[in-house]
Amino acid sequence: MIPNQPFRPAPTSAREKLLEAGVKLIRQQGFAGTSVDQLCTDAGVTKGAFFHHFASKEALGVALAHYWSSSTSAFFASAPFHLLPDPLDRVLGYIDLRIALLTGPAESFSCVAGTMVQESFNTSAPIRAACHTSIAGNARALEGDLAEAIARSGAKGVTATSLAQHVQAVIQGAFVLAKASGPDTAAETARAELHHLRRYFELLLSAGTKESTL
Amino acid sequence: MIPNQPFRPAPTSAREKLLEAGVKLIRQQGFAGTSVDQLCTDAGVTKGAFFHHFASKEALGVALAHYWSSSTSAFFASAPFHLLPDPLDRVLGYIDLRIALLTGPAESFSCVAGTMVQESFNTSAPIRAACHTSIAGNARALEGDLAEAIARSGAKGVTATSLAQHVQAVIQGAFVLAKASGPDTAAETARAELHHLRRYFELLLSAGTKESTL
DNA sequence: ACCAACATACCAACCGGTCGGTATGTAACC
DNA sequence: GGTTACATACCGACCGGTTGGTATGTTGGT
Repeated sequence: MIPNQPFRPAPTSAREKLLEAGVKLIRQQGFAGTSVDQLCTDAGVTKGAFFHHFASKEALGVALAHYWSSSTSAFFASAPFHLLPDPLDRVLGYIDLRIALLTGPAESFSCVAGTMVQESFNTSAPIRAACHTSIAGNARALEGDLAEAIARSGAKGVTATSLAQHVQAVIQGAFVLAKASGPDTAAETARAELHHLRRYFELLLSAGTKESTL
Repeated sequence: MIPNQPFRPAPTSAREKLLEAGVKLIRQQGFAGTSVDQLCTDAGVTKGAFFHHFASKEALGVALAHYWSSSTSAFFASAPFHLLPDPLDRVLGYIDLRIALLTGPAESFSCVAGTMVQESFNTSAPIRAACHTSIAGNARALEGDLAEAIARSGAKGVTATSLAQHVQAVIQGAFVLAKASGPDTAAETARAELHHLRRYFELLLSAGTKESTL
């Protein structure tokens, strides 16, 4: 979902180092596939430090979802597309920014919350809830612009909430297909999906479109 | 992706029992979260039988992706929407069938290949490749109808291959959001995403639409 | 003196995988 | 048709290593 370097400062405390290690390793191997020892080694801390800051591995998962949520929402909140006057342009600006972030192998742009919830939704209610909050939060940030764009276009039969959720669904689906397609084609595979999403919004929300669907 | 009961006969050999256990358990807990012992217990066979039929846990993962692929493609190939005269109706018929399958908790309709590839894309090249084949196969089955529908509508700027892939992306993304939303709202969450996909295709491929995007 | 922030050492349970063995064919040779 | 030779399908005890988690320090700031 977000590249590591540009906007997350190097972590200093053991807790932050463990969360950063979690982002990296869980993106690569998933939650169940990553051990506490591995997290500690990668973070350069000991097991004592881990269980000082987190009551369990599950607790790290929950904290990681929140950490991820904060990082991503802060990043997108500060993006310049919010200054565009037209609400549809702001929505498309968000999508274009997401497209621009899609480079390199899948583990460098995929979503920690989406990865975790895939494996853990049925085995850990706290992790599932935290990941849901993270993804729903990303969606909520788009609702305002989408509501404006819907009103301006006169599109019928769609709600801002549902459209915002669809953005997240396409993004998550793009990550799955990107992972499946292999490291060399991951980014372009994902980009193609977001271009379809963009086209959907242009067709649906361009000013003057009065008609809609059943 | 597919309900278990209606069209998969009760397995008889140990190998089939293990594959069926794999479908069930990996949907619920993911690949790394499911142990060989668990698979054996659920299948009602011993560990000796497991390693007689599969060289490793990874080998079961690969076999499972192929097994899943065969089951699903046979199911969709036999669906009645193929008889519709209009290609766009056949595409929408496929989506409607997918929507109809979305009931109950996420583990009853989600995709084994999508779940596996999320965790394993970076740790097991054979599993990644097998899952890619499975998902890409589902997409390829749609390409013919989509190509016809594109030609008939005159839509510009899209290819059948890319649109077929987008269908799979939205489906996979719908599964992720369904899992995140919790067992009570999983199905309706997923259905909303497929309705957006349907609307996109109606806007893009309805006969008489000459214009396209950007 | 106290307490948060770590480090070290350790544990029982579980992990994927191995191994020697058994029961049941089945095909070929004489 | 009887014996040998080999294949398939499966069993379950066992192995070394890893797992998440704990118990007990040690250290440095206030």
